[in-house]
Amino acid sequence: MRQIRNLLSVSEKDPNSSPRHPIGVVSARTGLPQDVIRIWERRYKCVCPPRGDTGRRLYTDEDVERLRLLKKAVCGGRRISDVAQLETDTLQQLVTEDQNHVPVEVSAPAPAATDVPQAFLDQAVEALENLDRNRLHRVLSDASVEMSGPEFRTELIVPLLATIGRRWQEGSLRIVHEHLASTIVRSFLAVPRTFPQGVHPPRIVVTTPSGQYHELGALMASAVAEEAGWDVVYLGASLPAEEIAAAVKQVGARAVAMSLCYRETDSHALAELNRLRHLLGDEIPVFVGGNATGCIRDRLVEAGVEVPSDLAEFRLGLMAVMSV
Amino acid sequence: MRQIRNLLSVSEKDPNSSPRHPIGVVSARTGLPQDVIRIWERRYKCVCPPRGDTGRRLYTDEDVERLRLLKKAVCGGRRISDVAQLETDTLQQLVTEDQNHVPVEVSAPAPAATDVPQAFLDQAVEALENLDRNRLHRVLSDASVEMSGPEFRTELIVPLLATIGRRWQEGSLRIVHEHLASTIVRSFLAVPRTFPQGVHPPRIVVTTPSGQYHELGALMASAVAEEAGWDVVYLGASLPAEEIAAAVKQVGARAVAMSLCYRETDSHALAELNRLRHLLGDEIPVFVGGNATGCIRDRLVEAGVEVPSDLAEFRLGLMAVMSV
DNA sequence: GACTAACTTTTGTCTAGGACAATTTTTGGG
DNA sequence: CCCAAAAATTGTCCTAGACAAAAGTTAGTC
Repeated sequence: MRQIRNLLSVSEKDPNSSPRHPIGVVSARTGLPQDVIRIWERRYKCVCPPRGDTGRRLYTDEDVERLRLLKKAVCGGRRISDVAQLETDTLQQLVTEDQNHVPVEVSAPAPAATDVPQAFLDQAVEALENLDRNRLHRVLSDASVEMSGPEFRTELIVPLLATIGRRWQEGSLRIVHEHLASTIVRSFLAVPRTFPQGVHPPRIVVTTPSGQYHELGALMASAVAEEAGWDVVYLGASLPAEEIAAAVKQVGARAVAMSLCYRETDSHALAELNRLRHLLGDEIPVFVGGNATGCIRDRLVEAGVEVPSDLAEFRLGLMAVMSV
Repeated sequence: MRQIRNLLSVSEKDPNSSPRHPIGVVSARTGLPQDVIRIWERRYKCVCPPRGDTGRRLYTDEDVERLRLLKKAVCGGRRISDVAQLETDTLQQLVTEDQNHVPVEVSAPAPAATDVPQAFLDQAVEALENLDRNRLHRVLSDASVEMSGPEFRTELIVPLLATIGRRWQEGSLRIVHEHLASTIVRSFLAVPRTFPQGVHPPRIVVTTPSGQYHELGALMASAVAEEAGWDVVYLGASLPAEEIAAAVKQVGARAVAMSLCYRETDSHALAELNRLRHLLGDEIPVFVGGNATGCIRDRLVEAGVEVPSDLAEFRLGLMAVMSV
């Protein structure tokens, strides 16, 4: 109760001054460890929040925003010492620019292709922008009827997810959009396909490592794997290595696919992948894709996982495994 | 690269001794802040890991497990000072016992009801235990045909989710099971229902607060809300207050439902709910349910959200809002 | 006896600055 | 030009103490 009163007090009592947050909240909101926030202040003076009565740092929303930008800049490959002192505006520009130069993973949608998928894509994006769940579902549903299965997956679902990912990074779509899209797209991929009697396609487990909460990449991998004729077991996001290994064993999967988003948790994700590699033995290939892989490609390869550079390569990798 | 070698070194070089982890890894695996791990050691000596050459703590897997148990005990309402010194075995017993005494939120499945739902339920649980995605999907699909809509949701989906939740807490189901079930159940709830022309049922946004990753409760809420005639916009887990508020505004929702699992992040979740309350204005009721609500009921109420004590009460609350 | 206010204990968060591990970049030699 | 050693950069971990927040207790009042 005291806590609540306290948390609200600033904005209630003094709506003019921006609310001030302790370092714990800032850490939670930015995803930066508290230590890092302090050391950045000590070394680079990138944000110097005023202190409360007892010497505690009190951050404004602007500080939080600035730290978010700094984090993005660092994730984008900049050095903290280079960007720490920049004006927030400059920083914003820099980050936006960096993100627009990230190579998009998807095989670029053929420029002058048939317009049918594009039309559905546009409609789907528009429905998503309006958070119109029913319309989005209807568009996808119509498309899945009108288009062939492979076309539906590679020409609509994959580009749709890629678009969402790009626009989310740009900031022109919010997290809700991503969540809603994940939910709906999931439901289209979750329907098990019926295989002709006697045919037992190889199974693949698709998920993301513990700590990685974004599903877009994993959903794309699912679509591609289905497309390549695999029986996909999609397990959602953020699973510890042990869980993945247990699932692989239990369902008799012949491969694993995972997606890494951002470099945020490089070392954690790497450690998880190493553990997974260890737990699985040498039989089961692990495919890793996503935004984050570029910068740590070498280390991933060294860890013994496959790192296809785009979805087409992923598809080839799958087919190679399948034919063994 | 050095990092990788280092991370693997122990288990590679010396497979006999259990691998030893730095405090960061332990924090990530247990979800306890580093500060808390250290202060528990300093004050209560609950785990006293040996130190490396440079004085750094190195934890074994057993230490991690013990800390997990301690955390569970504390979440269950025990005081750390009371349990810190217990033997690990005793601790395990205590935790299991505590969890079995948690009031199950669901209106207990009528003991001697018709056996049809029970049969489906058993089949579904069995399919889930085997991680047999296709069979689980088939069972639910069959059930949705054979049973009426309301029956399907309240007699099968809700008890199924409740069972999974209970067994997950007990430890007899793993996280993968929970993930797989969420994925599949989601796909059944995601299909938008068609309403008779001219009828515009009120919308409700269902999700969990940022930091709360378990979907089971939110899925149950979805089922109940659909059942009560609402148009459900399900947004998955872990959304910040701002996102939820934006979604509510954009889709014109008349209510919000969220689920809290565990007390892990009490204060964070509370703060989020307060922010949400603030952002939404006074028009939109917010329903909060789940395991975690018991202990902080008063503070939740004070924060201005509705806290139905079970799903039946939630249903009543929805109907009250609807008829306004 | 019930209710509230004030005090006490328990628990977790935050601070400081220094040590050092992990990673990247620079420098120098073959 | 390439490889290895050295240097710079960056993040993690350490101690110990102060104090904020929450839970529990006691005392005082109606």
